[in-house]
Amino acid sequence: MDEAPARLRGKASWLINKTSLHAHRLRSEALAPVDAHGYHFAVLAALEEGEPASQADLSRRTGIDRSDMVEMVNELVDHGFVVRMPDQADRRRNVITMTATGRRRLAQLDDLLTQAQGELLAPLSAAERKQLLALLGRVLAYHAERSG
Amino acid sequence: MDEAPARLRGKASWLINKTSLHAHRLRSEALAPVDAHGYHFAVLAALEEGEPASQADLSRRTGIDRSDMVEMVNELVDHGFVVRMPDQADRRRNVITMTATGRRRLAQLDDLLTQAQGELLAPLSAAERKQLLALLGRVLAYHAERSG
DNA sequence: CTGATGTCAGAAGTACTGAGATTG
DNA sequence: CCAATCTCAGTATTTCTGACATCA
Repeated sequence: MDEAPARLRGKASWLINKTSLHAHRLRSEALAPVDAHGYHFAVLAALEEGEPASQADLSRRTGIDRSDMVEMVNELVDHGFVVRMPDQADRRRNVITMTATGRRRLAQLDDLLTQAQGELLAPLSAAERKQLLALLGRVLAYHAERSG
Repeated sequence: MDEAPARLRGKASWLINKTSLHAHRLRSEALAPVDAHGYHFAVLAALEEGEPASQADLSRRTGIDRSDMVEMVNELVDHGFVVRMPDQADRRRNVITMTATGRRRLAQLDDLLTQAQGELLAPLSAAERKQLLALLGRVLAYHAERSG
């Protein structure tokens, strides 16, 4: 790509979108060798912090739509990373629990994603990386409060 | 959305993706009332910095695929913002030129996007916004060099 | 011959919408 | 009756791939 126009380079919306595309490409390349997807990591990470969880719980924590969560849990079940069982106390719900294999998978994916992150943020110093993550985190927290 | 898991909150890939979604939503809402799209702004901004341009030129400057550029130029032509003419010197190319209406449109979209950016980065101070844009710009410039 | 360009058709991944059935 | 959950089907959007004809 040639040098982008100045007007574009000053627009957060454009910068973030393009960066997101690079991040997505690096993430996909990092996870493809182990046949994983980014949302697998998201769901496993959410499970790690609160188990057991219903699919709706996982949706709220990850920001992934409820209707998409069905298939993601299907995939994780197929790979043996989680177990899906009906909730006896509230029979609308499924209880999702991580397996030992799932915990190892989470650690593996975390390693791979950390490595991909290193490539994405390669031009930044350690302090700058922290800064970037903190700024994005604050933007995200702000908007999470006022929308769901 | 509930509080996201710590593992996710520390992953640049996830932070950037989520932020990109918020940015996309705000951008769409800002541009919908005037029946515009983000890529309209990108193409007009690229034209502003180097006119006349071929469609392939615009693709390289904006990072938009040249197969998608066809329809975007169609839309801009339909609205009277640009003119498409065959290049007499190199008859493979189209020469794309902005109209006076197109220049006004560019200014209008810039205003709307600047406003949307204000909402997106609302929780950040002016200095922090600058910092964020600068960091993203550096990441982007780094990866632009090594891929196209 | 090669390489660039414009165009089109279609795939792939992601996010969303709307509905229905079940249960609280 | 109302609300939450799980599920499915289908839509919308964006990005990318592959192909083809044209021309330098």
